[in-house]
Amino acid sequence: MDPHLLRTFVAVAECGSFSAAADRLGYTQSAVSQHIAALEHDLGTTLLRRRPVAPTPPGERLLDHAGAILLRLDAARADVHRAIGEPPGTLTIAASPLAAGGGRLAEALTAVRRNSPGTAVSLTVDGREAVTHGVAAGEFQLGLIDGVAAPTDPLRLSDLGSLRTTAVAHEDLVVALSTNHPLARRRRVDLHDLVDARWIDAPDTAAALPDLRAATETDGIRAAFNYAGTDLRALLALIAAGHGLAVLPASAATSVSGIAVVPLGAPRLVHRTELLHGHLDGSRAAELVTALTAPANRRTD
Amino acid sequence: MDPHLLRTFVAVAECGSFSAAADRLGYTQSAVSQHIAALEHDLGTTLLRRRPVAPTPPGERLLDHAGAILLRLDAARADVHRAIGEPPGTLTIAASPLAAGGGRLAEALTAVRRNSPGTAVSLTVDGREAVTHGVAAGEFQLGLIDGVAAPTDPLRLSDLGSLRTTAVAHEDLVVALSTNHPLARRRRVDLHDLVDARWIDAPDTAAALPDLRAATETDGIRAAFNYAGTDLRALLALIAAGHGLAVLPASAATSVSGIAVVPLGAPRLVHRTELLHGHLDGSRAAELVTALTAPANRRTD
DNA sequence: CCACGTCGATCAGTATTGCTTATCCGCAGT
DNA sequence: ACTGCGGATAAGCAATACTGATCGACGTGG
Repeated sequence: MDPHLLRTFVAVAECGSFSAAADRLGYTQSAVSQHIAALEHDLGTTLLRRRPVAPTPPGERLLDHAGAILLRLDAARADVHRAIGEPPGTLTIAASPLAAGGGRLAEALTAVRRNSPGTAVSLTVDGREAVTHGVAAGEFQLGLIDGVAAPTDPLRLSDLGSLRTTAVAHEDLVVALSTNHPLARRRRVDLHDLVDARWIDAPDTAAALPDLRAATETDGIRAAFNYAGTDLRALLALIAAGHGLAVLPASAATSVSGIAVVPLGAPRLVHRTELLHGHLDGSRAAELVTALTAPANRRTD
Repeated sequence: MDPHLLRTFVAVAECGSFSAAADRLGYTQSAVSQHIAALEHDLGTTLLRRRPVAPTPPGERLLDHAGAILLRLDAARADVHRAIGEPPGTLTIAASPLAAGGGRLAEALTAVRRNSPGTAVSLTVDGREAVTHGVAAGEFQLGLIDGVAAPTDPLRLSDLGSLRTTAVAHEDLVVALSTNHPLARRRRVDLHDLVDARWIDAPDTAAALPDLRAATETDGIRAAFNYAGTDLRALLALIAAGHGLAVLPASAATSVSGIAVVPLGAPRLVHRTELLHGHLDGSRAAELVTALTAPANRRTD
């Protein structure tokens, strides 16, 4: 089970075609065919049904593992390189918009720079998926991701290979809607009041709809409008213009003109931001972790 | 980063010698030397200091990942084989002694066999480390492990590669000691009363001492007697004979002659047993999971 | 202080592997 | 039936991955 073989296997499964995978990987179609044949011979099963190309049940099993293995391989390489290449005074962070924008990260970074003046910081803001993937692959030392969940549950995170998570902050949720929306003057709104409402699906800048669905066990939460960016102001503009509503952490939507904010009642959910990291002993990242998780300034509303 | 190279790398790191690793792996010393050279060239660093052989800092980083990657590779292979080889009516379970002995597992298994009469069951009882490793490597479909932790914390588990955990039961803890121990007539005992007591370190059949240390943040919990088996009765005999004391879940030690049982006071800890599994959709293992986690008969004392 | 033994590095030689190009074969659409 | 598409197969060649032999450095005992 050479990683190269696994790599072409997932490529083929994703492309749904041997030749397309060959193109993507810079091989010839013949090589790809031989790779798959080798894998199937090694494991003693057929992994892909041909024409059309689709994984067999054992192939599905392998796919589950293959991605994680390749990711971890990348993480290992990145970790080793970091152990030598980088001077220890470097800090590479990725964060989802709602995790980065709260101000806590900025404060914690000033704490770090005060303690360790020479620190070089690189901050990337991107979608939740990209952040976890980047941290898992070792591209970033630290990740900050946000999401909604029941108060006792942790975030539902995909493929954290070797990663650890620690809670950083949690906050109440509100429904953000246009000021002339019928619900705008309510004291509170329950989530099932919003089934069949006009949702904006903004997976990176608001509560992700699948999380809300999971919490309510309804699948009536559907969106006709999709916002794919990572800029919160653009989403707020859409909401103010009446294109739909979204669920946000309270601090993200208050006192924005044209936006009304209504606390979310049942079910009880919180906006939670968690820290994602691999190994970080001795690095400057450890300082940031303590600054972020220091209970003194943890927000507990 | 060929897995073969990683494999010999961890072998060399464990053996502390190129030639010994070569013996273990069935290679020549020359081959091992070339493997390490190839890895070091690929990663651009020296990974091992020679004479004596010890990992450099980047080597340590790599070691952290290498074991997990190889484990996961095994798990992938085992998973694929299970998807074809085994008839779906097979169930292979591993459990730590205190997780298997409680009777809940036996009850759940009768439920499964009643629902699905033809099920073939294989149960292995072994230490916690062996159980998690075996499940991670795909050797078992399901693992049941126990441990102690604060009521809100999950168990501190090592290297779960792709594994998911679900809580199965929790139970109060007691101190088990000989009936003529000075503390035997106490109504309750706090853990710091037991610092510098005569502990029996029985990592697989009682609360593991590192867990207790972690909970109390004292390191005064030291044992002069080590019991390495997985048979609870042998440990109880040692305790009854006055060789020392141990912390056990309440049900494991009550009404055993020669043993006094005193509830554990502060800090508040529970004995928790958790289920460990990889992918199990459609398999007979899924039935057992629901039988074990059915809230109807969950023990909540 | 020197000789020797141990252990890793290196070299040369060889069998195997892993690509490529070229060709073949089964299936779908017309 | 023809043809185009997509995967399988064959042959050849370059790079790889071992083995066995040798070298060189270090540590040890006389």
